[in-house]
Amino acid sequence: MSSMGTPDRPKLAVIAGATATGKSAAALALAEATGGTVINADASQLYADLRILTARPADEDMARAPHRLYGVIDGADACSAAAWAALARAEVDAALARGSLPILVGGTGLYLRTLLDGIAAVPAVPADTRAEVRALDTLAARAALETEDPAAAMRLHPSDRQRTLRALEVVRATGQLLAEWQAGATGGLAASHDVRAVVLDLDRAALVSRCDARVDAMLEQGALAEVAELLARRLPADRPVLRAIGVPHLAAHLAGQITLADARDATALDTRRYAKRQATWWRNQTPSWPKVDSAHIRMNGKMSEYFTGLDSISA
RNA sequence: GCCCGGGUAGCUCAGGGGUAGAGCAGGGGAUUGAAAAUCCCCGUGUCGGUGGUUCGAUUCCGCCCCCGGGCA
Repeated sequence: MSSMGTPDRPKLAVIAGATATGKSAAALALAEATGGTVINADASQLYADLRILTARPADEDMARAPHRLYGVIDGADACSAAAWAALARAEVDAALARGSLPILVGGTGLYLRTLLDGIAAVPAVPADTRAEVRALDTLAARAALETEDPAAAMRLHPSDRQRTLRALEVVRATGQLLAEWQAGATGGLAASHDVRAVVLDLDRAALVSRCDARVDAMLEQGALAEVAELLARRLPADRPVLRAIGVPHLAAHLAGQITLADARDATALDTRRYAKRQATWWRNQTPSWPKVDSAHIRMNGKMSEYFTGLDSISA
């Protein structure tokens, strides 16, 4: 992670961390200080339909420095780790070509891992195969996996519907086991770039109150109308945008099933749990990424001091 | 003041003479093309206080305190 061993590789900044830790502001500060380009690494912020509910940076902030991959995917479509990584890679290249520091910011650990370390080159699964597999209930999918890919069934928990379906669609679509595909990962930038990553950290109590405050702010800004508009599109139920935090509970409220207060509380709770899962990811999956105290950064505003040497790009 | 209920985990409560258990909250973990997803694991707390009965009390009895409700 030091610049000393890799003086001539293109530099890449990564700002990770749980939701509501202040990543966007930190990224903007770094971009302004270095002439860098902010690139979104947050799965939900990709979707055009949810500007408010996904806490996408405000237009004024996005105008202060180049921002990429925010709201670029229609809610009718589903992104994926590999698809995002391809988009991000193109943005990284484009920024570097302009002599602008790429600053990846986001809370989706799997996306960042895919971009930096690569991913198995599994071919796209045909839509009909995917639909057929997803139509199965969890028990049936599990039973099918046990005969079609027993090894996968053995390492997956029977209730883990999502991974069960994935393993199943891959054998059916490719005739090869998922584990065989996953034996190799390709396309990672870590080997060719000088990656400087940091995890923004915030103590639990502060994080909780920021999460809660943010949910209230979203409601004030019109999150309910945003969800109503999204629902009016009547998208297929498996679209990722429909499970962004807040959508299910606000939809339940719009359907008259729960009060707004309950929807608000449930959304805040989901946000807190999400932050906890993210913290687990950074703690265990990227142990070498230094943690920096978010409160400290907000106080002195100097993001670049954590990325010494990043203002000079070697393209 | 009197009469009924209650006082048990952060919250809501169950239980019952051999020092206690659920849900929720909370914590830990996994994570390879839906990841803001999907999934796994984790329950010791003066059982309100204090005396007594008992080999043994959170459980039974007395008194006291607190919270509901009712009657004055």
